[in-house]
Amino acid sequence: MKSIFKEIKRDPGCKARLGVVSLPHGDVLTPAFMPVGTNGTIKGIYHDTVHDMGYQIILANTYHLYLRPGMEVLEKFGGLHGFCHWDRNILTDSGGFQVFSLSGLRKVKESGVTFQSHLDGSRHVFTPEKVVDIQSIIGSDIAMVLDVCTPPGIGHREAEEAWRITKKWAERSIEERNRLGEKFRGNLFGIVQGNFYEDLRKESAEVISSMDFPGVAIGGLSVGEEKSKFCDFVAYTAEYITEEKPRYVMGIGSPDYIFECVENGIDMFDCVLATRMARNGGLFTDDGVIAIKKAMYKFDESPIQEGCSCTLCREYSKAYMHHLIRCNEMLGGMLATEHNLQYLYDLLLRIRKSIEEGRFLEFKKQYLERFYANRK
RNA sequence: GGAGAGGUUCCCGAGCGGUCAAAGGGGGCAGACUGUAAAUCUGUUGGCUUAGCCUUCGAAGGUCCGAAUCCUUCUCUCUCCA
Repeated sequence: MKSIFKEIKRDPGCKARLGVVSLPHGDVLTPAFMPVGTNGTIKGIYHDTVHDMGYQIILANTYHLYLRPGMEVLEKFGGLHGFCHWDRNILTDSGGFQVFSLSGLRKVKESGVTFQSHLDGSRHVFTPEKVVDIQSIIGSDIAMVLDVCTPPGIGHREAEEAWRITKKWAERSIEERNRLGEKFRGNLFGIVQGNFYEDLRKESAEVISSMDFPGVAIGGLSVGEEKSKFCDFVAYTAEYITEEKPRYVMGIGSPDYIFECVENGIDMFDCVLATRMARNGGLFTDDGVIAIKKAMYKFDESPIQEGCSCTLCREYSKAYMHHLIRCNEMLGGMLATEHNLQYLYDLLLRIRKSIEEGRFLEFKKQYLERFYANRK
């Protein structure tokens, strides 16, 4: 298999590295943050704006698109790119996370997962093969295998069983991809599981690394565990993943978590946090997250983040933003979304620059000191 | 001038003799949000020396063991008729 990843430079102080992931819709410079557009749209912002910021890849979701608009529509439009008019890369999550988060509505067996639609309660079955097929129709540049994500606190036996199924599913996913041959144009990534058990994580990381996947994701983290546990397991798991392939931690996106991942040689991550928080009035700044709803901003004339190039920071005050969010005005959520995505894009630029200059750890320390300074 | 309806905690609004410091909204305050069932959710919202006590349901009196709830007077608002 031809490698899609090229490492460009490594920081001398840690495992942080610069790289390029080459995909059907263009190159992605890493480390990279990927905004989440579950339904084929990143909530509250135009594709053009995301494009112009510089994002080279966004997410969409197999589970959601399969339920709505459905495969017939996507087939008619030749895939999601043609349907939603995003001309860069799309990574689709497999539905593995929905299997986890919709836990009340599903049943996992080795053959596949049966679940009820959160929309109308209708019953559906996802098998690893079917999920590869669906993502092939979606036209994903990166497709994810179906996996079994588990919460912290479960026993070793249960975690082992989830990993056993995940491994089986990974094998079946590869077979299905190979069976599709030329029809499958994306890149199928494997997912490491193993819950919070070192032996399982190690085995999972090694096994998934060695399989015929062009990229490896770390799943099953950021599922409700303590931050220290997250940090431990990112570091531990990354240790056993090949350096030849892009490494992707699924589901993280606050600045502090991003730093942890990058430090451990992670190349990609995605998260709803930036966009969801934005809609709820949470704004990223160098001084931590601002809850713009708070009364203290009522008369504040200053911009959210000095130097930020987003519309909000260029044109409006904290007081105006405070007002918009309080009134539940759509523009509030939109401006906040743009801001948070711009902020993260810029943060990743700064991170890449610091690696380029061989001072990632120094940058991390300095950044986080200020980020945490205003926390109560 | 006549007839009727009504004044409830920041606002709207339920309650119509004890289980009422008083449902439910809204607003306010605080918190959460990390492979999106989220423009969402949670807590809190009279005071105090807080397992209790005090003040509160337009005002003042009264009935009752006990009243936001019943009676009397006053006052204010709204609707209809002249």
